Amino acid sequence: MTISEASQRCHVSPDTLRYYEKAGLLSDVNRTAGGIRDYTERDCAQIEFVKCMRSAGLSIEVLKKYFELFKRGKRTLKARRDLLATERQALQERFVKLQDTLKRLDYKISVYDKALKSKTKELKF
Amino acid sequence: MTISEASQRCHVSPDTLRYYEKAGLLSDVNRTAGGIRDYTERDCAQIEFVKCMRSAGLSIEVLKKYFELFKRGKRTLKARRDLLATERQALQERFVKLQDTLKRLDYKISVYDKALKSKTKELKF
DNA sequence: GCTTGACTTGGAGTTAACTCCAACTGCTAC
DNA sequence: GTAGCAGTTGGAGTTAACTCCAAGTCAAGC
Repeated sequence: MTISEASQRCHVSPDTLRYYEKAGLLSDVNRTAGGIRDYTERDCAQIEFVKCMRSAGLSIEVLKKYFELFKRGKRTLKARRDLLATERQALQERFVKLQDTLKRLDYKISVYDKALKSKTKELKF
Repeated sequence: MTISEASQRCHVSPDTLRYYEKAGLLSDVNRTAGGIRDYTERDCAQIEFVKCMRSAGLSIEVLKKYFELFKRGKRTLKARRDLLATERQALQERFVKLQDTLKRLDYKISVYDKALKSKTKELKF
């Protein structure tokens, strides 16, 4: 699979795929004889994983570290597990915070709806 | 309240407070005769609001727009409500996505825990 | 009246994560 | 064999959101 095919399939731009590879987030992408990248299904799965983690807020730096550990083989299983657990914890906190903010927004919107009905009040901000 | 007091109280750096003000996120902060900012309780509440929305991912741009509308008075109530509703919707989507990612991480960590117990397998990534 | 320390400003610098570009290479079709 | 297109590289440019800095001001204490 060429870079543009992988790009379309995973909804990640070719530039970003090359960027991720250089950053160490895509281990050892195959090349054709002519030097052109040839993505496998496994590469796509890894891209999906990276995309998912990135969208949740994990940094390039952390993912790079994860794949560095991965390359060092089975003896880094524990370290990788712990890295993921740490990130999971951080995510959990952001999740709870997001929930609070959603509630706050809901409340604020309800206040606006009341103000719009009564056509009288202005709010603090 | 001086800028450093407000800074400590709200856990936002003085530089960021000045930056927010310049960006239009803090409407009309009072000044002393000597030109020094004098924050009120209301300012602090607004800073808290901005902080909360920022941490949830609302952009400076969107908040700036919100406060611009606010300055234009009661006739923008509906527009402000709709702006908040739009942002709420986006947040909701990110929230659901985050939930999925958390589940995915939980699963991956459980796979690691199994691999660590059996001391045999390596994972795909 | 002078030092000190917190404040002011405009503007430059930083960081993360892309995104774009120019110059080059190498198949494929004609 | 050459036009055209998709791919390659290193490196420059962009964007958002701060963060830092230098040069200046002001009020308070000695």
